[in-house]
Amino acid sequence: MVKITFPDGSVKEYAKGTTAYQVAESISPRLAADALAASVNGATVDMSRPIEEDASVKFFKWEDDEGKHAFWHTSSHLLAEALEALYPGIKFGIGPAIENGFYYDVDSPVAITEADLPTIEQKMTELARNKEELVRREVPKSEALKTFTAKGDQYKVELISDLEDGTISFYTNGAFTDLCRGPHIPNTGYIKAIKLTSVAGAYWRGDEHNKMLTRIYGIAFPKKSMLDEYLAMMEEAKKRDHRKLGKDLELFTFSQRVGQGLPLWLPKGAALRDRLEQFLRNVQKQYGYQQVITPHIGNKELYVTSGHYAKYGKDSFQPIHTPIEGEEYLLKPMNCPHHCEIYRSKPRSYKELPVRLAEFGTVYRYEQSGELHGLTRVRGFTQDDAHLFVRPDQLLEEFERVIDIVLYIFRTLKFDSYTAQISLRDPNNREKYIGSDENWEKAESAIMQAAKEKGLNTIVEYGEAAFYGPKLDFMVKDAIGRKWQLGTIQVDYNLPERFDLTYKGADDKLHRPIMIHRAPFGSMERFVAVLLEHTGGKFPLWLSPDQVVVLPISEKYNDYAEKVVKYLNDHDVRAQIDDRNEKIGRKIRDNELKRTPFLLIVGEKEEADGLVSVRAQGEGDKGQMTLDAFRELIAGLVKQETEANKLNINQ
RNA sequence: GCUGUUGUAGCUCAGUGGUAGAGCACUUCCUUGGUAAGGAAGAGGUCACGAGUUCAAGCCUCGUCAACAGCUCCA
Repeated sequence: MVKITFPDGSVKEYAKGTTAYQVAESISPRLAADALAASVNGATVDMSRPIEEDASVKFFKWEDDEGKHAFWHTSSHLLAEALEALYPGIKFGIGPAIENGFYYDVDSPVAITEADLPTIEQKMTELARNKEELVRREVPKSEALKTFTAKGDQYKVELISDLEDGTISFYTNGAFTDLCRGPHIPNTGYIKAIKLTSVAGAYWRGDEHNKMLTRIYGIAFPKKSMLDEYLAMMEEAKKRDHRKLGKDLELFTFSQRVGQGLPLWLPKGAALRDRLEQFLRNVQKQYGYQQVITPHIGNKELYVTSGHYAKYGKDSFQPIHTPIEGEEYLLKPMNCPHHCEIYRSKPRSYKELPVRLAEFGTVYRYEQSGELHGLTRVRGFTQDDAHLFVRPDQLLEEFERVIDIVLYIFRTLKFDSYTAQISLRDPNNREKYIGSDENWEKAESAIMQAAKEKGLNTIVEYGEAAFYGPKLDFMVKDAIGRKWQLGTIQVDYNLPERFDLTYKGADDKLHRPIMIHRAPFGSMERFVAVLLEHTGGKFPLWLSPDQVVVLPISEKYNDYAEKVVKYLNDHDVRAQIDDRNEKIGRKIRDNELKRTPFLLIVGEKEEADGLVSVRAQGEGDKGQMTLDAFRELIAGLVKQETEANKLNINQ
């Protein structure tokens, strides 16, 4: 007998070798039907796995990540089975479950395109109806190699060769057998709704020097209604895409004639961006930052000194040649070297540190064409950059103050679902980085400590550091779940050395400052993109390009409407008139669609009594009030949105 | 950069080899209205660009550019 402990602490005895499924069945048939995988002593296993020793057992259903994972993993095997049936001679790479669904990488003798997906889906559905069991089998490595060598699947052979010696597990569903660790759901009959979503290229083992395989993405559900719900959700997400909203709301555009990845900010977008810049400028002023301005180009030697040229020279924009032999300039790909030179412009004393130099600095980077994406990845963008030059004893506090700024911004804009990621060196590939081990270790521990003291919930990623130092990044997801880095804070011991930056200490000797690079928004472009997707274009009042649009009932009331607009503009409210020759219903509709926060309707009644009829975006008619009362309402809301801070960030 | 898909009016899109279409937006006129689309008329296109096939190309072929999805990259 074995003793099995359940999550609620209860313990039951079963015969040795009882499967997880049988255990679930003994509790309730319902649980046995719903359980997709089990956890036995912490390891996630198939429901068919016999339990051979005392164990704590937990069951995973669809609602659990582990359950979904097993479900989609099995779905990918089902996909493979269908593909093998439809495309004889097809070879398989890897086929894992992912955050939303699954994929399989294949090397097909004939090209597979999106047009083929419905046929494959159909085949999968047929196979799923057979309720094929996922049968696990363990074989020695040598036998596994033999099997796949005979089949001629070099990708699987390569994968097996890289595994440690010992036994290897296979799973078979129907006619398809795959190398796989598992776990899987009991049989393919659980899979009731399948949608293959896209087909794309993916390099074998993620290496661009390898062959490109065809990756087929899909998603599957245990109920048809869940698939419909998912597809509807994806449709909704597309409506929040910042590229669509940017066009609809006339915020920004691109021109092929200007060039790829070079955004053009339209008046409303520029106004929005300007307000965000003003907001941050005010916050930074409170935190002791000084604004500086530097040119858009820099002598190539500047980047040779900084080390950027050696690292990124070929990816930077082509040099700008001058009439003087050998003199070259580059469009600046970052602001730090310029700021280092500002620091160097005079001798510094320990008393004046930290020196905090801030600039909305526009930089240019030659990103690969396939990487460009709306405003989130562009070739010319403006960083809300600052470089802090600090004494070693100030590093921790200053770093924490930067975290405060980032969190203040996120709070103000209601970004509550960010991830704080600590990016450290890749321990296996240290030659990618510059600077001494000692300095790296100091920088890395400073970041860890600051994040801990600020109570950030962090994840650590190795190999994601910048080449000159570790960083703390704030990541936010976009409408369709892609992750983007927004705020970034980086500790740098290297540039101060390369630029020979010093300050005079109390001991009358020269010391080396430490640099902190930081950009709370990341870049204005990416931040506006993510803000758009988070708000669906419904910006908080203090950011809205037009806070109020005044709608006269007919042309007879245009004069009164103009007066209202002027009054509001004179009182720091951004208002406009919509005096088109249209009926009021039409004006309301159009302005609601533009996400205008407040609409004021004025006609005979309002003009006679000096009132306005108020409509709040998405909330409909709020009744009449005096102009003064409305102005105070706006001021109150703006104050509330910005946490009633001392800054007047509305204007 | 790589693989695949796409490119027709300002926007969203239809158009399978025979003289370029719709809705919205735009212009003019009518209408002067009370809380999410009033009516009529008009203007607007080198069908991304360049070659080729054909009596004939928006449509077929090749190349270039750009966009989209994914991969790779991201100071």
